[in-house]
Amino acid sequence: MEERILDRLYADMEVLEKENDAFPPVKRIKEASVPLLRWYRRHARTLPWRESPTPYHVWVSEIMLQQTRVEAVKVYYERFLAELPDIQALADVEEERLMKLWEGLGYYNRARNLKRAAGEAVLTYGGKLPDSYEELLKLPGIGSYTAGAVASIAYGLPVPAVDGNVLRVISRLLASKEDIMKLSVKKKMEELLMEAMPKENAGEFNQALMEIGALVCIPNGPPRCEECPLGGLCLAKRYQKTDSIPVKTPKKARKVQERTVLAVACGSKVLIHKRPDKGLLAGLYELPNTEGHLEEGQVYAYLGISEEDILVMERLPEAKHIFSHVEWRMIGYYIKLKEEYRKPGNLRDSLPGELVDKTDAESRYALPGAFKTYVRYLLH
DNA sequence: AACACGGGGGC
DNA sequence: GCCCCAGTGTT
Repeated sequence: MEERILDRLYADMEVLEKENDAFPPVKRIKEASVPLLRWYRRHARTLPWRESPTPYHVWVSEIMLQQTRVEAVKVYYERFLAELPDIQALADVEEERLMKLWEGLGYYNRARNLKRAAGEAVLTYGGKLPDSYEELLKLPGIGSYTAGAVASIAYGLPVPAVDGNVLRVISRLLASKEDIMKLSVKKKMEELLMEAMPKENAGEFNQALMEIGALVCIPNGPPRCEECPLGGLCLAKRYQKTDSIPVKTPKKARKVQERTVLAVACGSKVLIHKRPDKGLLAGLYELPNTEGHLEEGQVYAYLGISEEDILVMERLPEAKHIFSHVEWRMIGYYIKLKEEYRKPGNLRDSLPGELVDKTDAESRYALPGAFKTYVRYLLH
């Protein structure tokens, strides 16, 4: 039984080696680029950042698109560009405003790095993005993928842009069983594509690979091979391995954390707190919250108040929020404080945060979605 | 090489 | 409940 499986495995490998001898990967990709580009010219989606692909537009869109779906990015992109139409505006924007514009997109360091890089562009590159892969790579927030995307799409330079789509599509085209989570495999893929990609249409080629990854050779469900222009060349299709390729090592399990979130109101004000500059949701605002599931008495202690300061206290429903690497299991309390305690030197100094106008809490401060279950009780 | 870093949609 | 997304920076 065991042996038969191994025999089949070895037989597969031999077939693939012969296949690759007769038709090496570089040649296969070059061959594929013709039907790929033809398909792309017919099926490319109309996307906001494709209307006028200046270096700035391509850059902003590529940063937003990191680990984020196209559909989610569209509305953020339009709003961002309307308010920050050029690199100078981005370099000058206030951090608080920038975070508000990014609120809900996640990975907030992307936005901070965007602003930092804009500053460097103003100082070092005359207010423009540098026009070489190597110089782009030096800017904060720009790694090999984004450098390749901006260089090829905005400047027409013949460099690859290898993201999750490209790794999946090329792995299947070549029936490669290499683990695409490995950095070494990504580097190999970049070298391979550097050699195989068309030098005249680099931007289109890179976008076509990603587009076919998003629309045909899709990440979750089964690939739509019947629609694929590369069907005749794809080795994973030929050997019916699209379900096992690409190979990816499983991710580590998330940690689970219990937390208690406090929705504190005082007159027309609500209590919010600025998070530390490093770590999860760095620099954003939050409702005061702490480790563990607290009893009422522990809540008084945490807030630095006593029972007599309170007008109303109610237990709120449980809620869960899943981050990429942590899961919060939350309970909450709604607390309405007596207004007479809101005086200098009194309650205001002991609370973990500051009391701000309800309307400001909504419109001015970036308050991420993790708190939305409890924010509801303060704002409505 | 492993981990931190958000949020949402698809199945 | 699990997977993954037009990844990058830090340790």
